[in-house]
Amino acid sequence: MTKERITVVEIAHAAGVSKSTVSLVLQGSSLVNEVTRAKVSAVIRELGYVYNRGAANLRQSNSKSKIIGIVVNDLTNSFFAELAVGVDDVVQSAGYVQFLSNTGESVDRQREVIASMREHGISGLIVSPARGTEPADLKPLVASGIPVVVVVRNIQGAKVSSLMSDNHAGASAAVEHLVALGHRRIAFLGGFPDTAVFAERLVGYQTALKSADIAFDASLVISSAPSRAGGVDAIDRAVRLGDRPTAALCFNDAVAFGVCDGLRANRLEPGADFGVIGFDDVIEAKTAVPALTTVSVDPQGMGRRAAQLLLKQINSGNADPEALVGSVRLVVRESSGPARRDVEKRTA
Amino acid sequence: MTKERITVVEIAHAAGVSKSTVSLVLQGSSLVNEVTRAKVSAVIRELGYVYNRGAANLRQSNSKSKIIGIVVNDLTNSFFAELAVGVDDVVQSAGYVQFLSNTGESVDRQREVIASMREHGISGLIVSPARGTEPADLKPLVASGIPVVVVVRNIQGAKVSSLMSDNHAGASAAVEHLVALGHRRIAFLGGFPDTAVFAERLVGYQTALKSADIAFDASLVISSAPSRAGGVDAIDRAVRLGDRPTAALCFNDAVAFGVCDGLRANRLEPGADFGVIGFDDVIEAKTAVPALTTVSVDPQGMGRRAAQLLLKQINSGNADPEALVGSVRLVVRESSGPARRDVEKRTA
DNA sequence: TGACAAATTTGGATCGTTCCAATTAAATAT
DNA sequence: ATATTTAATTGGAACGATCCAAATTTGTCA
Repeated sequence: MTKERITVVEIAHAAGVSKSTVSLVLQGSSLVNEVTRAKVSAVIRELGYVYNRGAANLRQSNSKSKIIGIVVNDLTNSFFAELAVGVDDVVQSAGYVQFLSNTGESVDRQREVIASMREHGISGLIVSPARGTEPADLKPLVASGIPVVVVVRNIQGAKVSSLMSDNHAGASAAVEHLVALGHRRIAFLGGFPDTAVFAERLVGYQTALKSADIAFDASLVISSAPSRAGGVDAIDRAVRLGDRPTAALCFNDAVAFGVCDGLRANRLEPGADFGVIGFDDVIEAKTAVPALTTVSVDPQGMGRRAAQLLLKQINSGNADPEALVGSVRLVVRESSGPARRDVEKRTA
Repeated sequence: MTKERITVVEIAHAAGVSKSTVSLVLQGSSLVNEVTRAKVSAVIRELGYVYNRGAANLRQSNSKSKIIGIVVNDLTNSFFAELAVGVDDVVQSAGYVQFLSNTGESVDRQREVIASMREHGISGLIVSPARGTEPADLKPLVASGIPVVVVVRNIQGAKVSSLMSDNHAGASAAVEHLVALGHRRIAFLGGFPDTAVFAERLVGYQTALKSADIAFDASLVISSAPSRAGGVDAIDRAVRLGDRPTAALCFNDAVAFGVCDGLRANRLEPGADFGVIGFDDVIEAKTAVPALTTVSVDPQGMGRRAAQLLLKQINSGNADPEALVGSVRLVVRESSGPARRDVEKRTA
């Protein structure tokens, strides 16, 4: 029931030094003598002192607040959950703590949480912007010199750092693989067409088709929500097509899982009767049945990189925009299936 | 570009009032005249003032910090991700912002992040404790009067509020359902046996068996990591048993998905050849193929309830422990399968 | 031993807000 | 009109740390 907070002055008094000295000890300054440091540290531990960062921040620039913010648009998507874990990982080790907020694709909510984080004096922000985010939404932040790193989705025209995965290369590698397996009718399933990520992956898909001399067929591009349910929906529509596809590159892993589900509901076995490739390489991808062939972007690694970039900018006091692109590689597992030779329709 | 911060004094000066008045309008006090309030608000907007909560907290008790902490042991498990979303949801609407940290089951990490959150002056904490957490780990927090709500896993002997789901009732309802379908060899798969949650679910399982006059067979209890991979592992072992089970209650949905994967790898179709029931009702449960029969605990709802309980305690200044148990219901989908045809008749 | 430099320590002043008691302005009662 | 409420406003002292310049102690060297 201790209502009284213990402060530096009380520590100072108990240790027989001045509050300035205590402060020096707290900051690990080399100016203080080894023996007094020991004494003060002992008293600190003994009295159960807890540092008041709020008070400290008042006097320091808020790049020292040791708080970073991270806002994602859908934490229930394990891609973002893992991204957050990656960020948390490096941020924790650096002695920071993170504000984490979920926007659920609402720009209003996003504006609110960013404002709130700003009031709390975050030293930096990592954001996977909600659809429809505009440069103006981040403007005040960058204007006040707070580093911002945009991940996953870009914001056209915003003068902030970004970390995007190489969507073009990934999509095109995936399609090349399907082509190599003998597929010619390859669909592109899922995702919202009005996003930059969708556009980039679609272009990668088209590039690969073109270099394989396969004509692009717009009816094979079936968009939907970038979720498992969206995947079920997309494959259902794909299967009803006149000249149905034999394989698909999916917008992301969630869609790919949905596509597998939908395939089975249509008595088709993913990997055997239809080639499926995802995007993201979420953890479940490797343990799923069939194991998902997917473009690995390593969400945790991406989170870690974003955090490192942000911390670098915070520490250097230099928030000049920097655009990183995360490398990407195709990991071939089972869902893309074996090479086609004929119409092999086999049921188990 | 370090733009200097605008403070109340500057607002006061620009609006021709005193800083005290500005403070009053900031807090929405009814003491200030409507016309001056309007004038001040206008200036605030005009100059792009941002409130400095750190400074405010210095003067107020830290139950007003508008920060709550949430620490989970595994954010990559979608149960916890959803829990966090539920918490974020109510907490955001109440004008709070949350510190979110992941411990990865490390008590050391947990200790660190809790200490760090405390330095930042959180008004309350929601924690799903890492395995091996002791009451002492939360002691300092409660001693300083900061409300704590423990979720999912309990901590024996800690004087804090808790919100646990009704594991006993859920497990037993699940087993009753399998019995009603005609199963007699029912396994309990996955989970770490040294946790309270495991124990509770196991007892529920046993209770249901007993009331169905089925002898408990310890070899049917196969523990493993509570993850998808753990599920694959557990079912592999179960399938090699002499008198193999025909159905299983799984420790959680992640395990259940793994069990489905493992079943298929063994040429058994979940739902047709083997009944599978999960626990948690993660979002993927309803869209999976087969759709997972599971004990619904509504993770988001649980997060919301935990947050509400915490906010109530923060606002009332009353942190007396309160133990809530979350109701639970069996949602029957496909993975538990139809009634067995070869059901042996028994006296009713 | 005294002078001078280096190593430590320290007393305010300060950060941006809230709180309190005190002041002033406006409204009402006498 | 004056006295008395009531409504609005205000200056200054907190809150708990850091920072700076100045003061103190210690060490070194002629």
